[in-house]
Amino acid sequence: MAERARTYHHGDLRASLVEEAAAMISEGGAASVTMRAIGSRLGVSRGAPYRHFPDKTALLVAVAVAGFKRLNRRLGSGDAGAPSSSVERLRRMGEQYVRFALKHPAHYRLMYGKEALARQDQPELRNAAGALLENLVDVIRVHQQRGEIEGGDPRAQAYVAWSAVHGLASLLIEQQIDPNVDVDDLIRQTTQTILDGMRDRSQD
Amino acid sequence: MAERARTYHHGDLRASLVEEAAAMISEGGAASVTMRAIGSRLGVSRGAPYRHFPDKTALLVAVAVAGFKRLNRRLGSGDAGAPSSSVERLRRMGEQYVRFALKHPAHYRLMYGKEALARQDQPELRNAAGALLENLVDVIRVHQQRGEIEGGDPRAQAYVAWSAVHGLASLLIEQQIDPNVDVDDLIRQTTQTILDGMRDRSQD
DNA sequence: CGGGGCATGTTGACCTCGTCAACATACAGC
DNA sequence: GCTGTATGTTGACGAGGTCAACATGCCCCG
Repeated sequence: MAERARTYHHGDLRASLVEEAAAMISEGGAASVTMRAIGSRLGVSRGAPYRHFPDKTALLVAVAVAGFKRLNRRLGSGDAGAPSSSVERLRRMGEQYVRFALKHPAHYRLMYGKEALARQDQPELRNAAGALLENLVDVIRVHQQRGEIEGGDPRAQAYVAWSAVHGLASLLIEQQIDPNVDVDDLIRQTTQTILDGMRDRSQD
Repeated sequence: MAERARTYHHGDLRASLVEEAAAMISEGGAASVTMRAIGSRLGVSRGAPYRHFPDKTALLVAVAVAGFKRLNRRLGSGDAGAPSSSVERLRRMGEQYVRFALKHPAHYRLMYGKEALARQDQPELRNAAGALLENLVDVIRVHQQRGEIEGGDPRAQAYVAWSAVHGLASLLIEQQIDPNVDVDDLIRQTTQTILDGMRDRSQD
């Protein structure tokens, strides 16, 4: 809605579609996202989106990719201003991760709901998620070198940490966790447990 | 397909529907499950299922519940024959959990895909998932009492452990993890990290 | 400066699907 | 055997994804 007159008729419909779809997902869940509805909200017909995306799946993939990029940015920004001393940085990343998921549950769900997205492999999506992992691996490597966490394959450790936060986010979003539990405490305890587990382990 | 002549025309259509739906999910993913298709495979019309379930969601909930029960049984059975000494039992539960998910990816996805299932709270589903948590809490409590893992709210620890295995299962299913990584190693490392983290922590 | 062509948008149509209502049927118990 | 209800069937409707034919506007080439 911000910029216009960039291209032909509508003015960057493609970007608007992604933006609007994301908004609709947040407002009414993935089920509310309809080619017809999204077109209508943007003042175009139901067929217009097909000039920019081959099908609905492609649009949703773009939305998911945007979500990953946003999440990545969030995790990166937590970096600045934070005391990168000790493993505090890692803990902070974990917290930001879960908080992002809680703030945009439907969007987060879409990002990881491969079923809804693609039968075939979507390289763009893979890359966006991959970037997330790379960042995590980098941070872990740094802390390994400082001796703050145990050595070993940083990628494997990244997977373990990612599993923990993603699992927690997922369970929270799907309301599998007793609402009486203090979410902040749970997030803290999860990240703490993982960090402790990574700190003093020796490979079997 | 096994038993018949239990009730009226078809002979326990309800159970057959759940069974067949589960089979279809495994074969062709959730998208392939159609009221028409499932009826057709069972030799009944598209309307027949509506005599047993108010809508498609209800059917899927039943399938998900069956999945939770199956998973629960699997986790429990790992108990028998296992050296319940030390935390080996917990580690084994974690492994079994992830293995179940990998064996029935689409079914597992459905179990946790609340969006696809219900707008309103489904008590049956909640209970089935809750039973899983209860079991985990019980086991953790036992090991706490033996001093094998740290004290503290066993429920919170259960959530942490559940998050880790669910997250790992989820990432594996959605193919977010490099296929070159040894899955068995990753499972082991994940459970091990969690257990280590739970062993020697003290509340902040 | 004018026209052609492509990028973009629109509309009509078709198919699949979930679901409801009206109708049909079979089994249970009297 | 008969009636009522549980069960199954069929026709219809509306929503939604998608394609093809058609319309439109913008850019660039001459």
